[in-house]
Amino acid sequence: MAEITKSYEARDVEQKWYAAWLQAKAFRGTVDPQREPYSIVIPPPNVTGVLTMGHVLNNTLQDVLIRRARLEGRSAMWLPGTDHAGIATQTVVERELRKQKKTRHDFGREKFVEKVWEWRHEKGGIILEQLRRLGASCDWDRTAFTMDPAYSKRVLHVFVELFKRGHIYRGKRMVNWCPASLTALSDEEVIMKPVNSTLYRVRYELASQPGRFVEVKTTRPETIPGDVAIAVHPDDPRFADMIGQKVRRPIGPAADIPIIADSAVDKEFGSGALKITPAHDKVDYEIGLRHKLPVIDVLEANGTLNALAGDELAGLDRFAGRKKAAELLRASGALVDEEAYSNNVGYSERADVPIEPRLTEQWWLRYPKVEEAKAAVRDGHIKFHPERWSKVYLHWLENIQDWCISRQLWWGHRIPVWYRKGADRSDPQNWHVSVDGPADPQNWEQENDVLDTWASSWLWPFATLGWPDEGEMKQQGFDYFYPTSTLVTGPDIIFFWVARMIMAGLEFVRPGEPIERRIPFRDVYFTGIIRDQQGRKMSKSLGNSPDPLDLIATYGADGLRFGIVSIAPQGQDIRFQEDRIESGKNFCNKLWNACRFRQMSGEAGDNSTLGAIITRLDPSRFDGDDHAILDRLLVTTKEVERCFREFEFSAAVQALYGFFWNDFCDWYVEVSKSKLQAPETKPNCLAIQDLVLRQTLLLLHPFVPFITEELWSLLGYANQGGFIQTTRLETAAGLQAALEARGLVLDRALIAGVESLKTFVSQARALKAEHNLASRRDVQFQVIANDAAWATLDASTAKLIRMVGAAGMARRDKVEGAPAVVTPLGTLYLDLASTVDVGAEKIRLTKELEAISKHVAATEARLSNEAFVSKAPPAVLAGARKQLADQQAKRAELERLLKAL
RNA sequence: GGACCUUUAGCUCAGUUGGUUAGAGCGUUUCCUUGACAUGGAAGAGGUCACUGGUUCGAGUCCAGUAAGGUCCACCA
Repeated sequence: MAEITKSYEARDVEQKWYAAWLQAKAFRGTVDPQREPYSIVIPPPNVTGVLTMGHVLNNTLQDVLIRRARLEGRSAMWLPGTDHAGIATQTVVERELRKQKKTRHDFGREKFVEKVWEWRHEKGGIILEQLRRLGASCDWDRTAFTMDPAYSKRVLHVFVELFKRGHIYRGKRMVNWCPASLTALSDEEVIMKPVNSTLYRVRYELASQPGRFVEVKTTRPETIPGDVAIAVHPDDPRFADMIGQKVRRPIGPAADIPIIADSAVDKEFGSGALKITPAHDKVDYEIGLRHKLPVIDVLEANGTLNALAGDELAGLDRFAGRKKAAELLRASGALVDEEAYSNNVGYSERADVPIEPRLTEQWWLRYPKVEEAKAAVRDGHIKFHPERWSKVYLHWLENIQDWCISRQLWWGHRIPVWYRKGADRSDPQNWHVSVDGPADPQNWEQENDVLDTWASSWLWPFATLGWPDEGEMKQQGFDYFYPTSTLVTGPDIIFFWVARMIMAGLEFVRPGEPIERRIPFRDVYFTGIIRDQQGRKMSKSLGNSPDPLDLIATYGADGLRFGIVSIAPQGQDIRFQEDRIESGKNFCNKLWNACRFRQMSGEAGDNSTLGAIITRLDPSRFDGDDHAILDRLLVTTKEVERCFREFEFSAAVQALYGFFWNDFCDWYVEVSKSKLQAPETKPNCLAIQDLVLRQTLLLLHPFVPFITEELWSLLGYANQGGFIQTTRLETAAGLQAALEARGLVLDRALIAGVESLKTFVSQARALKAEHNLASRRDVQFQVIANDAAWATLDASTAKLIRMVGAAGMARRDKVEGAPAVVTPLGTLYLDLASTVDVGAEKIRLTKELEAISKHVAATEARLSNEAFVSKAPPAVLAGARKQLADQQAKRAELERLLKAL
């Protein structure tokens, strides 16, 4: 067996094992009726994406769940893939074309889409490679892509089905238009931002009463040429006599427009009068409909003003047009006033430009299964972690609006609707809707629009498993793996993706069957958002995100994984600190070296199975430390089990960290050093170490897969070359039963004794340090102890002397003039050859006496409170009494010591 | 306007159903290159648990309110 080197070198180990895992097809998710299934579908990253810290967290957690499921003996399947990301990808390719001074229109639709495919084959999906570096144990043979021919067909199938079921319609309505990407967007793709703008006060002259004006306030004077009315509230006395009259449009083509009354106008806001521009505002559009007003669209798709805006404005960009319009108003005297103003403006999430409300023909979806989607979460068929996100989810579903699913892009799933050539497109009689298209294509023209990207990814949990093709479903194990077990994602896509997947699953999967068979997943774990030190969201544009690959190079994939999980408590945003990643690396090194110590301590016994190790235990040689470490091992195993049940990953990591570093390395390994000296205790001690290390490696493996696989092999746990990940992890209950079968019942009293010994050692070390003897190993200790305490101490003298760093420890009836400390196992004296600094010693003891006296007083006060004594539970009461007795004894001893000085 | 979250050590955070002297990591101070590990060991310093009130024998923990910071939804020109 290879020797364990002095420090852990992650790079080679990671490459070696990842290749070995792939080679062995260790990540393959197979249908196995003998085992419980466990499945996760990856939230497909954009095909243009590169690994961010958010991906690191998200995918580490998925890998943790998947690997843990494997260890628990389930058949685990993690399905990877990417999303074609319509706008994002098209933009990337267009940007490349622009470098060659070309646009997509120079190529035409077909050629351009070919270009995107070329890009995707060359540069797309880098992120999947990067996930391998992180150790992700995806079933790569199942890698899916939302534009794969098979997947695309499923997307179109869903469109056709929803159309047939009456959920999809075409209509001319106000949409959020992105003048940069030249496409409609869904409401979810618009983000509101506060903007510093100008509020212009503009007066409109009454046509019939020159010299009389109506004033309105607007932030968008460039749309005045599109005004078709002025609206006031019907009950507003200021305007009562004006309703029905006409005013002159102050700029743009000359026209007289009516003053109308509509209760949508807020009397309190601005001047109380509202200019109505139906083409460029949602509320105005609705008012326009009610009053049968014409629509004058003064903007081109790209946001420049058109001829309808009048000669002076035509051709200008909307922002330049705004300035120009203000100038024109000022020149004509129509601009009464302008003031600085802060208002909220909708921005395109992707292109980061203000969106325009725009009247266009689009395809809309009336969401299916809305009520059932609510019930699925409300009734607990799907559980959200943390639970509070279910409120956000339900609130959105309560107020759900139809989904604009068409996009004016070329990269995406082209909507499977054909229009009869030359016929009226608004008449559904002239439509052909099918996956494969009409039989006589020469007579038809296909719809130009493609589907919103989310209108393909909402099918992810079942379309990736072969749905609806029965043969494919069988091959992919649909019946076995659906519903998937857990979804790990960010709360920022709860509407975009999570809610929609639930509705899609309920609508399409296993119709007629109970809800729990149709939902796409049972648990949803929402990660926090990773922020930088200043609390800002990490983003590419801010450049405040470290490159995960650099972190892997510096700290190892395991270090990064361990670190990121440890700082990600459930449901809270995460403030990223690189030093936590460093401590992840340090932990790996600690693990490595503890195993190295084990290897150097003696020949490996039979480590091939848990049973073999347990057989090597010798109950007759067990002392308190042995009982205590196994107890802590069981407690930790149990705690990790709880953490997985409750999705508390950082708590699991912390429990393992504390157990391994403090309980095992700092205490057990140290006491082992004397046990290993003695031939009669050595074999049992080694067996215990083997047992603890084995279980610890298994518990840690989901978090730090590479190093644990390496150590598993180096310490001889790999039975016939098997991987750690194909080993069955024993539960706390199972492990305890196995120990008991070997005659090992953990002894509570002995375990409690170890706690006293730990305190004793700590106090003894402190005593040495107080007297500047921390590094001396030749000091002598004396102790005054009762028989019981001395028995505990005497049984462990060799260990204690080693732990404390002393030459010896003797029992005495009386000691004088030496510095002392009161421990749970008696009063410990430091035997100083030189004279003691009595003054310093007095100060130290006095300080301690003061502290203990305070506690005594507090405990006495509690116990003298009649209400406490009569109402507190007996256990609490007894605890308080015991505490008081201990405190009083300690105080008395301190007083005695002080007196002696 | 509506909803939610956060506030505990210098920093980042734990703190399960209320119950001993409120914890961890990092940082910091002192000592230690002793045969697993200096990516380490030992000992220490550091907290009126944001504030006010209430419930209770007992509150960091439960309730009400206040303040500050953050997130989401809606949005009035």
